[in-house]
Amino acid sequence: MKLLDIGEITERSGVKPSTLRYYEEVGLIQSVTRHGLRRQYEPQILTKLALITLAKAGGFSLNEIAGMFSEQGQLQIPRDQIRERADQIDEQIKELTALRDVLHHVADCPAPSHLECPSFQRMLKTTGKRQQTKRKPPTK
Amino acid sequence: MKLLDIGEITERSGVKPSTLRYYEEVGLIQSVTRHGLRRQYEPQILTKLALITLAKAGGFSLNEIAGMFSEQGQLQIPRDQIRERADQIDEQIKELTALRDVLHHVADCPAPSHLECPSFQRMLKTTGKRQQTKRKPPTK
DNA sequence: ATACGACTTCAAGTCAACTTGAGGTCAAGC
DNA sequence: GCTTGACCTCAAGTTGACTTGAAGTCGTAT
Repeated sequence: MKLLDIGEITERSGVKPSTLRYYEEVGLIQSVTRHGLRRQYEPQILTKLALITLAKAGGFSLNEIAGMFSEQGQLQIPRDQIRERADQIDEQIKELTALRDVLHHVADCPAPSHLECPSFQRMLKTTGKRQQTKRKPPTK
Repeated sequence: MKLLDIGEITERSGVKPSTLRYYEEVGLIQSVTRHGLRRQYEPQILTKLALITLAKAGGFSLNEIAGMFSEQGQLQIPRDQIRERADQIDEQIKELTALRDVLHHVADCPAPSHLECPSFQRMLKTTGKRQQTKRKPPTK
């Protein structure tokens, strides 16, 4: 199994060297050896990075993501946790959908004051006063 | 139109006083007057806060959110921008869906090594090397 | 043998979005 | 008229996720 050096990983994954080093520092990934000073990685790190990227885009923190992998680097989540995370994601999808609907409403409804339009109000009702939850920043 | 003081806003919206003051500082909201020192708000700020909460949950930054409101505090986005934002949201929904599918796969596929399972790989392919995009953190 | 370029370390800096803390003010109730 | 409690200001601190910069090290090509 050929090893890839950090430059190659960056090129193929779009994740910068500084970020890779940071991820290693916080224990999210690891390099298997060095060529001189250069970190060398197993090719499967690319899959892992794709997963990390995906999860970040989904609003998970690096800590949460780290919790999704076993010591051996495999994805390893107890079933109930998977269920829980899937539910979190569904919840987030609902919120995004609501937001999109609001935007569409704004685009279509010619009322001068959306903030008072009843159907607009109705859309927001579901958003209620969900209290403080803490999630993570996606990547642009 | 009765005014609400900050305590009431906090109670009804779930947004802390310190956060409200911060939002005001950055120009996202404004209080209309004071009762003594106490900020007083128009009731419609509640709708605005609901929108803000929603948009934050959708991964928008406060700056982006601020850009969605006109000077007068109404939602006011040019149509093409709405379209753009709606597309952004759809994109994010796709990513979240992919993530959820990956989780479900992990829950169901008994293969010892997901990272090598071909259907797993396939799911990640779509995630490709989308380069650096910058989005925002939801609330837990 | 030397130069080059791509990496290396380590500490410090940055950014968004808040929160915290110290010390102060004010209206309402007793 | 005094206390109380909920607010106020302002500066500084916090957290997560990185990035930047200075100074150094290698392998490879010439």
